[in-house]
Amino acid sequence: MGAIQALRGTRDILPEEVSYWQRVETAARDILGRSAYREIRTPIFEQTDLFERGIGEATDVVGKEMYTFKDRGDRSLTLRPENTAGVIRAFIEHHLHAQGGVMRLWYTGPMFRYERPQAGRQRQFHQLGAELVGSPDPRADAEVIAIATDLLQSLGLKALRMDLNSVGTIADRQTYREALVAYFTPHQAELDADSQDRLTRNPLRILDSKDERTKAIAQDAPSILDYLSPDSQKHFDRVRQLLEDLGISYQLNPRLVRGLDYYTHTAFEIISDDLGAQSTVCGGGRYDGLVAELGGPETPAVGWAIGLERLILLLQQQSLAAAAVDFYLVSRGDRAEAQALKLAQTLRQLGFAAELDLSGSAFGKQFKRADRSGAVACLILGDAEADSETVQIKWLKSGEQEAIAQSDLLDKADDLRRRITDFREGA
RNA sequence: GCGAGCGUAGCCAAGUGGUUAAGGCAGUGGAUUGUGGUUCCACCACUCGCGGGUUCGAGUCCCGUCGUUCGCCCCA
Repeated sequence: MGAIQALRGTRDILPEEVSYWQRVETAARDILGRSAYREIRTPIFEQTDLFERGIGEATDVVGKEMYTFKDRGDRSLTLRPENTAGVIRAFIEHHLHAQGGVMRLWYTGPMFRYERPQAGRQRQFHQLGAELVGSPDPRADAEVIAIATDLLQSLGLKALRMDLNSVGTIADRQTYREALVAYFTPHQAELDADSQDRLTRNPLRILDSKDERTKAIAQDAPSILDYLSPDSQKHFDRVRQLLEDLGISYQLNPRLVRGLDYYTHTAFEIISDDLGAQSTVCGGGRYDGLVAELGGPETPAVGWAIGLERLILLLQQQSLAAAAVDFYLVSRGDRAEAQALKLAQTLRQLGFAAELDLSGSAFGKQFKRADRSGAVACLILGDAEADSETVQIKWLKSGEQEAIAQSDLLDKADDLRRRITDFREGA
């Protein structure tokens, strides 16, 4: 077949699914708005250098997953693989720090990573993120986490758990890294191939290995929590205390390491067991070094990002009926059909949801479609109604039917609205 | 980037080398020329992702390619 298809790792979000996206967006806008976060929209591509510096050259994201290309002016551009770097770039560029105090920001949009597609993983995917820039306070960590859990909860998601850890400061991590290398080196030969490689590249990752033998060895490896400086320890203790005060439960996981270099102190992941291998729905933490790294003033920050495709996968598993229309209009005959069109328009102006049958087929068929549409009521217009300028309303769930004058519609709107909600709730 | 599975209609599918490619859902028309959710009838794949090969014969076997699924790596 010669038909062009969407590229590998990309997909169309069809009307059936869009209602889920809208639910998430509405809930996010609501909760973040009430929490004093303001939306920011940044470009979908940036200078490659931004990500190399921000995310870290040694990370997989930068090393092998970026969509990088030269534009016609021979500049190296990259489709954003995440948005924290972009948001912070904008923060610095527009001197948002000059406004003093903290800046609370959120964003949503497509991200791009050149990876092998898998359940819950695509090349173009969407994230919703929040960043609280300018506060080193543990309360900032707790606030940001609380918003994420609130959002997920308000969507009705169950069976989520949270892993929490502290990765300390860059210096803490450096000494810990040395300790890990010292621990694993004698066992080098027994480690799986990937982990042997990680020993030099990124020893923290060995802790995450899924290989059974490596896991057994890692069992007794030193814990990062024993390598936190007193200040880091204090910060982490406070964050934990605050979360407990907020009634947010979490699992302490010293093996939790984040993939991107910029994280410091608090790291967390919200995980679902219903997603297969790509189980992280939300990941985030503190990144006190990033603003300075990108050329801004020394500025602490915390944030997170939710993977929207994964979130929606969960929502779909828990399903929710699609919104059906209030009125389905069936009509037959030139004048009646014209009146039905006009009536549908009037109903919409009054705030109702109305769908017009355009088939012109026998009433029997039109009723069948009315029924399938899930509409609460059917409006019927034939020659008789066209002559008398009335319309038959048939309530599909009860079967009762009545005639009203078309001109009475406006007066009866409130009554109709009430009956529609009655029928909807009664169902 | 690596490993494994799959690709038959809008959707779910049977088919495992012999020729007319089951069945179900949805759709369209009719029984029912103005009243649905039940029922009945009819119609709905010159073709099995695409390209090549093996064979007298291929949806079925082989190679390639594209897509997809699951896992690894990694991450949201």
